[in-house]
Amino acid sequence: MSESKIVDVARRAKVSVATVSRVLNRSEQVSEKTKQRVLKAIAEMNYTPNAMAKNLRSKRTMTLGIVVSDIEVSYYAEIIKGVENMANSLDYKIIICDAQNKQERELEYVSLLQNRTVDGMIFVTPYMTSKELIAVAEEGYSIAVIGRYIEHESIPCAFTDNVKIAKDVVNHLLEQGHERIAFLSGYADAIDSYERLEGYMKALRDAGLPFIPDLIDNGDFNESGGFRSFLRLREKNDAFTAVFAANDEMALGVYKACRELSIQIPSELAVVGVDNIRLTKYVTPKLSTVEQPKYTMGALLTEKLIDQMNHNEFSDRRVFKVDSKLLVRESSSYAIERSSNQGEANTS
Amino acid sequence: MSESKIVDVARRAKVSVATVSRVLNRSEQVSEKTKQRVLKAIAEMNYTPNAMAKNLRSKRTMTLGIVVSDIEVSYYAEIIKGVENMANSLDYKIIICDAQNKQERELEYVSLLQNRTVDGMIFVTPYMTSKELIAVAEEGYSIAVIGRYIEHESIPCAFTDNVKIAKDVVNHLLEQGHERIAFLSGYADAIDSYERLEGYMKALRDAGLPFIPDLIDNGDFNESGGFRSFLRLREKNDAFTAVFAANDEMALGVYKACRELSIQIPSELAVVGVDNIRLTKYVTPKLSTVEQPKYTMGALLTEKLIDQMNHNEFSDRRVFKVDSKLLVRESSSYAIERSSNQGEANTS
DNA sequence: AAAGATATTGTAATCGATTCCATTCAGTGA
DNA sequence: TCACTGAATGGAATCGATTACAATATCTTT
Repeated sequence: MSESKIVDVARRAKVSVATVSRVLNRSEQVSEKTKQRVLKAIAEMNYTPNAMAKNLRSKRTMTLGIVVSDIEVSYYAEIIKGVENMANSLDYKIIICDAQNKQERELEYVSLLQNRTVDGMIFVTPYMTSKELIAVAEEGYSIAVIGRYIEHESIPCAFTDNVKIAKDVVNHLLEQGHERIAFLSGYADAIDSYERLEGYMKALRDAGLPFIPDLIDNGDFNESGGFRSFLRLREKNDAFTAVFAANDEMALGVYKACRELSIQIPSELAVVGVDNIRLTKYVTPKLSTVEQPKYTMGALLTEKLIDQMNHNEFSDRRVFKVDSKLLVRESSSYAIERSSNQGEANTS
Repeated sequence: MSESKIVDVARRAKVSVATVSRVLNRSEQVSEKTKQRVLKAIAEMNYTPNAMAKNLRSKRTMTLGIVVSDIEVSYYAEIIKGVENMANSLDYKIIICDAQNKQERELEYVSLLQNRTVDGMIFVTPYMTSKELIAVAEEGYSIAVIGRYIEHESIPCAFTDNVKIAKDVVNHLLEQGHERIAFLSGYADAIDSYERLEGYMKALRDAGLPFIPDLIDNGDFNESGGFRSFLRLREKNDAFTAVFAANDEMALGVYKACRELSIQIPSELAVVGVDNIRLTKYVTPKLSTVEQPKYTMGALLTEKLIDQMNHNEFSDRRVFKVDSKLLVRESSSYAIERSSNQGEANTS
């Protein structure tokens, strides 16, 4: 047990506690020979400073919180990885807060900030409103947001352009000859859903195609929600030839439904998702999707947040609009599907 | 900003700090009317107790650490989820420690215990030796281990019987008519690898089959390692008709190699993995594997660890040997593969 | 109504570090 | 040798809570 405290070290090295503290923190202020003496005592006693006492005095915990709506979803897992690595390299630890898909739990974690358990917090949650997030920041807490733009000078944010994502997807499907494209949205009140719907509508309008409300349904960003949503969609209007799912998980739900209904992808139905989670490359046919630099957003924003916390002033650059990239794979391209299948079967 | 401290509340409610502290912690000891007065003051000032001060005084942080070798691997993600949920329900937070597949980083996290950043730690790491883990416990720190048996009264551990897992898999393959079964191990010095190899050898011996060293190779528990390992195996001895991979990730590496070499699974080669990660159900053909109750192990052990920390005595039950279950799917059963494929194509 | 028991409240020490301010020490120039 | 300067060191307050102990108020009981 690391029982020894700073006074024990001081006693052993025959110096005051102040001196021990100095060699630990600002060793340039102490003479070489006492410094060696103290270091020796520290080593002999196997002393490590008590982090709790340190925190109390310095008013910092060197810990960050990250709130995600479900750790198991690999979209979040990759962001966490980015956050964790950057945080560690800057000597911070991270506490993960899993809202477990329950909207109300997201805000609960703000208490970690209030009682000083963490120095700052990163929110990766589609449900909390901008207003709620801004309110937290205005109480004086350091927060950052991944996944959307926030109109507030003290909140760093990183996000991709959801409207562009949706337009890219829809344009791609139009190019493939699809004219009746269904949109499988996430929760209706999630910001991502809203913006992607907007892009979907814009792209249709630009192409001179009508907007048909029956071609839209709301899932819940999960596979099972996508499954149910797709079935509802078919009941309302089964004339569509392509589905744009607001994320990959829901697209997988569509896959499942198609398997049960014996609908061939992509020959009978094209499917495109968003996020480029790992699974997309393993399913058959491989799922077309949109890549977002998840790891990078996590790392970038963590660096920014820590920087801002430590300098206590808002940096010039706080808004990071990162690039997304459409990845056309087998699920939305009949040509690709056929040649690729052959390739996989015959290449040695 | 939650600037107010306990003295401010005391002043406002016209009581002493001790009284305020009492209504916060042991409210039965204070009269109803002063209690109400204090509560009112707390609410009016929006006071929250400073966790750092609390920690220092109580010598507890209500935080647990969990060390895994890679958060992105879904095997760990599910364990984390179990740990996190149980921890939260007992008012603990968890700090995740990602060793990022670097063996030397695992032990570094022990410093979190030494400096009292966490009250206890859960290790889910195949690389650290039992000796190292026991040494940590004997310094007086609370730890628990998932994934293997530890011979030490103060360390709760949960694990599946690796020997049994391997025997189940090999017996299953023998039943399918395979006689030359390759074993794709993980890191040679990981405990899991060692135990599974043992089970593999035992099952062969029991069946009266020879043990052929050329049918064994070491991967690294990752997909890419499985890929390379499989190619090496083929160079050494390509007469095998089945592969038992020490985990699913490596089995996926085998899939990849087979695709490149145009080897049909399962007709030309049967493949079985271990862990039942989510991906196994999405690949074609679906991967046979062994289910381990990951979430349950995480939750169970967390509960045990916290209980032990708080009662400061070792509980009667600290060793949890949980059941594993062989899941035969398409990759190791030609019959199942054919009917299942037909099923997927035709069922409505 | 007094004495003793019990319930309520307050004072002050404590947790283990950091750091301001004061003091001591060594070195320099006159 | 003395006064002065800057460097090195020490003493003690401080961070914000909890809690042992002491003091006071309230309630029983006779």
